Amino acid sequence: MIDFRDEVVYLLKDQIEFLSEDEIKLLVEVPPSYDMGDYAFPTFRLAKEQKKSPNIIAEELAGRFSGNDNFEKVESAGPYVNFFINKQKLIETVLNEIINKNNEYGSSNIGMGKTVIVEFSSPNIAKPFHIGHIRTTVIGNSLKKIYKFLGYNTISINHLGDYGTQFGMLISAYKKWGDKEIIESNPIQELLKLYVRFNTEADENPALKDEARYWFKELENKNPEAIELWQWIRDISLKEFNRVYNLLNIEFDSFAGESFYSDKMPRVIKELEEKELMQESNGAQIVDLEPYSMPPALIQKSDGSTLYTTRDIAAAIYRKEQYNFYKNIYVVASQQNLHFKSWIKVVELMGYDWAEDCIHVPFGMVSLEDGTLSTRKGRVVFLEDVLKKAIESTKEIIDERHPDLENKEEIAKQVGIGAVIFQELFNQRIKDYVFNWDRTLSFEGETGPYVQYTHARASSLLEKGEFDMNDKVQYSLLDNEEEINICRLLYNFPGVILDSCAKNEPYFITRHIVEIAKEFNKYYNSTSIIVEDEEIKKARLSLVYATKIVIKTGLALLGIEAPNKM
RNA sequence: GCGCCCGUAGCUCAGUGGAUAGAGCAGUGCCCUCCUAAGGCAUGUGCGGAGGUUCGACUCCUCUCGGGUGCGCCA
Repeated sequence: MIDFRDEVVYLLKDQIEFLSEDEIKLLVEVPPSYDMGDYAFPTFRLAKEQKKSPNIIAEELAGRFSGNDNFEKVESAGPYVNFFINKQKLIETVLNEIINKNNEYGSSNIGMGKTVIVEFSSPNIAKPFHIGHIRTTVIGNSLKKIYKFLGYNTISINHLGDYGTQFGMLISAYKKWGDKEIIESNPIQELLKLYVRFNTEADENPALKDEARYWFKELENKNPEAIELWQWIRDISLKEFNRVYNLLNIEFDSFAGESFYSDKMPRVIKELEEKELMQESNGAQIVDLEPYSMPPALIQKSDGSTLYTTRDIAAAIYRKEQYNFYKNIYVVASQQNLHFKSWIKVVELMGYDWAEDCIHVPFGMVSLEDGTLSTRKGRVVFLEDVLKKAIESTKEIIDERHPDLENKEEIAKQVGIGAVIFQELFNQRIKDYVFNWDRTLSFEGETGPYVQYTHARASSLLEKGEFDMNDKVQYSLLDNEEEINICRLLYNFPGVILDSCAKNEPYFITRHIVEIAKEFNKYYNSTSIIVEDEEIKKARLSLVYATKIVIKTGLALLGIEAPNKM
């Protein structure tokens, strides 16, 4: 596809001797509104070098361009030289490209031969899967899809919290008060009860903690009884989690969690010792990070057991050896910024230059109106409940407005889940937010259902108008403002995906498909698509088709489905 | 005490150092004899504050105020 921006740079570089091509490229920008053109070149830099007024330079510069095939006009406006794309060329270029590439439009092979690991979701076994887990789950899933679309080989890893002293507690608690049948009837709730009870009683009776430590030690020592219980708890928890993953339509390539690395820790400790990075401090083994203005990284507790810093280091080394990753991405809450900074620094100090390829992708906190989420204090909203409620609300709307719709259940699921995911991916990751039912269950305005609805509208038009993508289309019949604006947005879509990937921010895509939907709905309301004139109809439907493809692709990259009817 | 993050309209948020700072929601008023009204149109006196860098700052720097979060044996 023609890169109009590059074309602007080519045109400019022949006329400007004071700046290099790269400098020009950096200066070329997009004007605030379309009536100022599609690209603009500000002349302030030149003005400084040439000691002339920017306005005069812009005027002179603009005068040296006559329109060409790609640009219908080049004008100066104050200190700017504005480039106006040849609209017909744009429309033809972008629609041809989309119709040819179809679902591949926007994809790329820049990632060919490179492996990107995305670690995300990572719930703790035997703990509820609550609203606090949604961000990592949904952002990680989307990032994986984005990388894949750009040609990377992707590995999604669910780094389950399936190890640690907490398991010693669970095993002790189960042995004291547990009942297999009761637990299997409602695993997470019952295991949580045991966990809470154990903690409460341990406050009164410290001996319990020793017992927990004993059982964790036994787990590490591969005591068959401990292993069996651990395996059982892990299995039933995972079964619970999978219900949510199924609702969200999310799959993982690996569930190698913390336990997976338990036997890979000694090697790390040995290596740290050999490289003389470890030192003792108050009985514990640490890596001093004082020179980097960070608190020390705690590698080994005074009782000899390891911590999650050690596990993360072991995991990173394992992943490098196993997958030879190009990027190793961690979608983990921003509270752990320091933790990641710290262990990645240790990996760097170990002499691994790939430390810089380990990337923490942080996100802000979810809280509830009455405070921070706290499972133990009962302040918790289960993710499954949120998803189910969203589906129910959607179902009610369908029953009310489109009672004859086929596959109501399936569509209610796609739209309800879509609404939740979309909202999650609508803003910058880093923003904190307070969970709110009304907002989660609102389906109007800039929401998932709005975009899905637009897609369904487009689908319906294509069906009614009997669009055939093999028809020859006279693109010159598309020339009104809305048609061109839609094409501009469709044209920018591939670039938006690249930005999303570069910043690990799915919301660029979310925002962009909302823009497309808005522009399309405007068009829909102002223009009849299915008209008497066959040629006009075909031309308009081709635009509808391209819009549908891009919306569908965009939603897919977010992990959201696009029903044809709703 | 120190570090990191956030602060834009009543609310929730966009805004690669550039041209008049934009959406959605909420409110009000319109638009279904017409391709899906989960839609469209109209209506908007806001960048926490103070300095600085720059031809130009919501954007970069310093300080300050408000909120969040983190800081050796949890993850």
